[in-house]
Amino acid sequence: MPRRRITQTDVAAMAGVSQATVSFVLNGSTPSGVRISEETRQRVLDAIRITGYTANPAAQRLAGGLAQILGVFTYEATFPRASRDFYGPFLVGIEHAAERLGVDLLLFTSAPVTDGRRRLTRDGWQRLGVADGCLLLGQHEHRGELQHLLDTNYPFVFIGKRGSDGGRLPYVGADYVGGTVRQVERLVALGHRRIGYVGMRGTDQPTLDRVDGYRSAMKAQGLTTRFVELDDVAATAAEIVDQRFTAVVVAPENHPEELADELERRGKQVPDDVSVLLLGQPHHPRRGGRNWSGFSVPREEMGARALYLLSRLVSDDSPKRERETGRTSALTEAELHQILVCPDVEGGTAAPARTGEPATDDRTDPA
Amino acid sequence: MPRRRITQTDVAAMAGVSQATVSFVLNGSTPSGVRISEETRQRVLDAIRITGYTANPAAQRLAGGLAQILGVFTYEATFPRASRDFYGPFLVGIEHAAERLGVDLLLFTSAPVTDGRRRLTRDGWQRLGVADGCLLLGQHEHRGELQHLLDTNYPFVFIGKRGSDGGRLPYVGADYVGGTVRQVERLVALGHRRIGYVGMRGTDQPTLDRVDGYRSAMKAQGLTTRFVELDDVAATAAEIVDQRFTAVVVAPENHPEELADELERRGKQVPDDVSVLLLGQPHHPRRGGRNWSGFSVPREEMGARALYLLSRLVSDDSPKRERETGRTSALTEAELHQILVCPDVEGGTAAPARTGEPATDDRTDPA
DNA sequence: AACTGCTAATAATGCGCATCATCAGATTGA
DNA sequence: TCAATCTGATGATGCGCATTATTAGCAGTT
Repeated sequence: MPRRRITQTDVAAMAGVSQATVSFVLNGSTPSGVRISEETRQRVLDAIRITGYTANPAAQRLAGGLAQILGVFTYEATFPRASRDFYGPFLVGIEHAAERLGVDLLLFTSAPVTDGRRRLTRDGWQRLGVADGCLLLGQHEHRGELQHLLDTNYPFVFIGKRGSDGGRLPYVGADYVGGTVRQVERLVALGHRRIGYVGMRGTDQPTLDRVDGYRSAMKAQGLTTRFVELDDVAATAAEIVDQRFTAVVVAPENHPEELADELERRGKQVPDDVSVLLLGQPHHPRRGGRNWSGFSVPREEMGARALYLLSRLVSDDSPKRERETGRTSALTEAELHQILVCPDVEGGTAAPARTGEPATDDRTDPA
Repeated sequence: MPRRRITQTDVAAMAGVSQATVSFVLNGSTPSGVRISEETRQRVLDAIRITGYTANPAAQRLAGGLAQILGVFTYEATFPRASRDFYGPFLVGIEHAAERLGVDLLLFTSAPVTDGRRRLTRDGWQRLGVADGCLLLGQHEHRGELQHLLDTNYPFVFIGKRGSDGGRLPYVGADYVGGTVRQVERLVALGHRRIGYVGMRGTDQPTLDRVDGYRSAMKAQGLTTRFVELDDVAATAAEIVDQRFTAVVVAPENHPEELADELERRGKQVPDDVSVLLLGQPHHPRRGGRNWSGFSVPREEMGARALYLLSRLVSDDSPKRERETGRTSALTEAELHQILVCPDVEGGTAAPARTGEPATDDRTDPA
């Protein structure tokens, strides 16, 4: 027979107090000037210890409290494998942080997936309610949903920088701009001048930032920017050869493995003839694949930092906290909008430019 | 300002009915002979569509209903990486199933980890309550906790075969016995006779089953069983050479990569001199590692099947269902205790035995 | 003795939902 | 015509907790 769970009332009975008293003891602070004597407190705590009482998160949540549950919403479908490889590391970081925070994680796998992309509809939306707050992961476009998030004052944190509206959206992003700038600088230091950018156009933040970084770094070096944006690997390789690039920076979603193969098939060795720097980790790591040079996005750390931030937001937003401090949020701009450094990766796909190259023809007029 | 969520009461008001009616419409069946006319039903459904109402899982759960949330409890700490590599595929399968079931997943990351192993204490226990049921993953030893599970009649499913007590515990396991038997048979078919078993002793089910499979297969072939159980890779390699094995079956936690290296360092090529069959996937896949022959554990499928089973258990155990059918569980033995086939893997570490080997000296007396 | 001012606690309420017991009205039976 | 039956719904209750409003007890004042 289903033995009933132990409730605050049980504890209260054992301690000879009322249920409310137990609740007060558990929540430490006393909202409206209620005071509990030290003696009673101890009696209650003992009863809790003896009975092994633990709060029912559902009830806590329903009564407006915190359930110590944080949600994770992934916009992209977690399947197929491809995106899994990409999102996995974030989850690892998130999970790690959750362990340390003593919090459970709710994965919103129930939301309907349309066109390989999960929607946060009104439906899905309400389900978030069980969690105290929520992490948002992946590209996201629906303004309406965002507005709803803000309206309801539900705590959330984006993983990935948010450009537009960024001011109002807490996020933990990666410094794609800086990382890309450094890659260009590395190549220049190796003597390269004809440095191309390989990557599809897109309005997603990482792409914007990479292009931005490439542009400004090239400009700072007085070099001409040249973009290759073909969605066909073979054509891209051909273009690289045609343009006589001695080096390229490549966004990782552009099948770098296949691209390098294609280049070598055309007689250009990587890195001897063409250096290739990757602007992030390869999306589909291949067994026995190349050891790419470039930078890496600290995905695990991003996940962890995001969860820590969310946790802080949650406690700040809780009614209790608001009552105590009188302000809604005590978080600084630097905490709300974090940009993590993308460390350089020393792989085997970067080499000095061939000497004797006609390097000068690529300088823009310094005037 | 936090716009209030839409509740059943809101829907009821719009449809001009009572909250209870809404609840009845939503839950389809009518517990105690309550009937709703088709017309009213439609009116309520329309109101739901218009308002975008979705149930609050916390409230549902508190009121004794189902929240469409299934829990996942991992006994082993999900960190460090090592175990992550191992448990990852299960989670992938689980997530996939969750998507298809339209269910959210609650990861119990809050339970305290002691000695790298998570405990399901009384505390952790109560937290399970938010979920309608729970998946249990990993080695598990605490009888007390198990008993509690059974006592409270909380729906759960183990991932991994349960030997002792298996009769009362629903699980989805892998056929390690059969897989191992087939590996021995493969080796015999390739002409091998001196076939060793490499693996540490242990009381965990996979180990027991592998040993079991090896024993019975060898016996069936009339061959002598020989075990190598050293926790040192070098010593193991030495033993393999000393014993003049022409083939070994190896449990994957025994660092097969290093073992093979060590063998080749001693002049024994894999598979030319020694065939090595892996009894499961390598636990720490190495970049550019060997392409192992052996069998693979269908981890993703196990995860998915386990979640489906749990889902069925949950609906069977629900009060509603019990009322309707009069019996507690309609599940058959075959559904409750699933053993999935471990498909053979054709890798590159198995080869025919060298001809001219003194194969006969290994036959046990057929009398 | 009546009043104020405290401290320490309790009773009562509501969160959103499932469910049981109840009820109003329509239909049927005799 | 009045009870018996059936149909279609509603009111009330409780799940376990947080929180507000209220009260009991007591010391110190006037």
